[in-house]
Amino acid sequence: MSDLLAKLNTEQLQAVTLPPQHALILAGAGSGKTRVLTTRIAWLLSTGQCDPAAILAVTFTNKAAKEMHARLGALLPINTRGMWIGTFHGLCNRLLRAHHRDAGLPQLFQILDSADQLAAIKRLLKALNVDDEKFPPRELQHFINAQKEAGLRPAAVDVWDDYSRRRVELYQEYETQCQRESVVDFAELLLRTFELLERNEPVRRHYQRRFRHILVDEFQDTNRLQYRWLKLLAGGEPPACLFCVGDDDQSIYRFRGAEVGNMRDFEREFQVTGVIRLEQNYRSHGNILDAANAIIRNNSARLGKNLWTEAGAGEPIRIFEAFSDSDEARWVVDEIQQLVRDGALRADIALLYRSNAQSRVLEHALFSAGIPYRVYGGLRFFERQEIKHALAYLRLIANPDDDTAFARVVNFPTRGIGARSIEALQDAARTWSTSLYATVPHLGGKPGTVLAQFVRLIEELRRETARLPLPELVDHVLDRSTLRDHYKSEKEGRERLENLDELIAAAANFTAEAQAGAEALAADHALLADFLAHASLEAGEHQADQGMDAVQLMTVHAAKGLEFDAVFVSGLEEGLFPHENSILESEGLEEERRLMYVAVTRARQRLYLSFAQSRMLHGQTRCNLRSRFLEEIPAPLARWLTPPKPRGGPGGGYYEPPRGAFAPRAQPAAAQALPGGLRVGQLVRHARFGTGVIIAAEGSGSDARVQINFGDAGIKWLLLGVAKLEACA
DNA sequence: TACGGCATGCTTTTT
DNA sequence: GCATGCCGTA
Repeated sequence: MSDLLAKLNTEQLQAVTLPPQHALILAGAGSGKTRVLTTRIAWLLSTGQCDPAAILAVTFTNKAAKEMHARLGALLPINTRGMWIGTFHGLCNRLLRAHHRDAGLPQLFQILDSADQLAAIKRLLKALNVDDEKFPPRELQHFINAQKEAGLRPAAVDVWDDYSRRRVELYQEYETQCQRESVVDFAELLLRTFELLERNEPVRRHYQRRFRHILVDEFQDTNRLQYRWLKLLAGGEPPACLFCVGDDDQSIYRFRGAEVGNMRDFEREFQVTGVIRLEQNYRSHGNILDAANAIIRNNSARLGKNLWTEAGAGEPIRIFEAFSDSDEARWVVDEIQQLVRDGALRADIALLYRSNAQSRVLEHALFSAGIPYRVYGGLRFFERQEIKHALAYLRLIANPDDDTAFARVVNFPTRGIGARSIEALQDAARTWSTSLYATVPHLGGKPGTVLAQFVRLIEELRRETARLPLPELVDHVLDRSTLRDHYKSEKEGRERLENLDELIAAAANFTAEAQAGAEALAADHALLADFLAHASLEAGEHQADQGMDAVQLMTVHAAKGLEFDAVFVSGLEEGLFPHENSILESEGLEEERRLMYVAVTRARQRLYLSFAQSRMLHGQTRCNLRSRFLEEIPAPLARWLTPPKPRGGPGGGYYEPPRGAFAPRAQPAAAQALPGGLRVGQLVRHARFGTGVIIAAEGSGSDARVQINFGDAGIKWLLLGVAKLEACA
């Protein structure tokens, strides 16, 4: 035990050994947050203050949950069974399965991931003949999820006009559809569990009594409902101790409903007195931390924190100005080659960007130079088309009322069931109020129809697989559904076939782990239902060749929680980073700044920041001002690899490229001065549209046009000869 | 029913 | 620039 505590600094020690009380730990980037959480649990257990079963640890990602498990396993000799460690959604799933009756759900309910949910909404709109121009499915999805996160069922949502009334009706219809199909979306997992705990006193009491210590990771990312969920669970008599760890400066998921305000509310509502700040950073050199501190200081409404390190100042931050996005990419490649020549591991180098679209140019340059790289993000295993199709068959076996799954594979591989027949089926299903699957027998009653054959196929599958072990079950379904044959005959099907085999392997893996957990298999296909839940809740690792020494490419969001020896942050331009959609409101801008803070604090030793004068974006060349975040870095911390010029100065002229390699092929159009003394990046006023920023220019003479972002009034192309533009200071 | 051609429209995305 | 989505034709 004393070894355990010996490695901690004063604040960490203080946090780990806090007496049973509510606690808020402000854990800066690289300050040993995970260590504090796991050591806290280990300390509680090894000092006999509580039993493993009294511990509930909540994380946001499966990865974090797994890591916590692994670290605890290493820390503690005793087994950690009985402890509940998982994601909010995973824990809710567990609770709802255990109390499905009380929650009003069948035991084998299915979980919809975001894509499934969207598909279900589209299907609903079609069935109800709703104009999807008026109610775009994505917006409706967002609306529904926002209501659920606010804890509001349709009856509780305010309406004020026809539109809002109709929207709530659709929310209600969606709910009805989900209930009929026995499916539950991500937000529903949380809300349903919340309501279960709130309304069912015995169940609530049981868990309130059981969980004495609730520990929350990444608390700044909790949404409103998750906060209330925690509050409810911890609110027993006597209350449980809530130990929340987070960093308000790293809250970058506001757009998804995360509420940094939860930290303040927690402090107030739970009367947390001694907030503990972990400010000593074990990751980065001083210059990097000083830059991060300087940047984040520009945000208001912070809980306040300043990172420091015992490591030296280290190297200056390197800043590079490129002519274009491709020049920037070539420079990055050049620097990477230099780093590798100097002995760096490619896997310790990260290339970060604000949005995924930026990866293409970088990938191209890396590929041309023959540098191995790995892109994070994109499709994950369980999100692949072929896997989704296979899962849909499996879902129909477990739950024939799952209309999303039905619609997905009823004609895949094609068996001559067209849109017509599906529409007729959907209409019939509506009148009968039954699932698509259950409607088929009602339809005309001809057993020979292709639809009836499809239903028979599923039924046979269910019978044939009832006693099969999960991997064989999957294998069998792949054959009988002819999915495998389909991809065998497809030109590009090789990889898909491999993925289908991988699905069998995943099933085998899952079975092995479930058996190790010795979970009783009550019903036929119970393990299948668990496997399907697992597939929805954990989309699988991002595609990546493990173990290869490759440069890591990812968005800044994806980089949160990771660290690298050398980090490149590219595209530091106004409109890109900070993103133009966030620039106009201060809340948005502050989130962008936190994103920048996250990006900077990923670096251990070396940080490169770059921007380009011109960049291809949305199919057109744009010229952006360099990011304001660069200006927020104190000059002594940085070394410009290109001569710094006044920001947004009048072109400034070109300088000689340092190594001759980056000579611009063509002058970026908008670097030239425009008629009337205007330039790209300049703030202008227009009589009708108000104030805007010039973001691009093209043409000359009487054809000269400029593109202006007027914020609320949108982005417009205006002819300089026609539009009256007034330059603002 | 299936595929090809054109128009459209774009952040970030733990679950 | 690219991917998605809708519509028209074989």
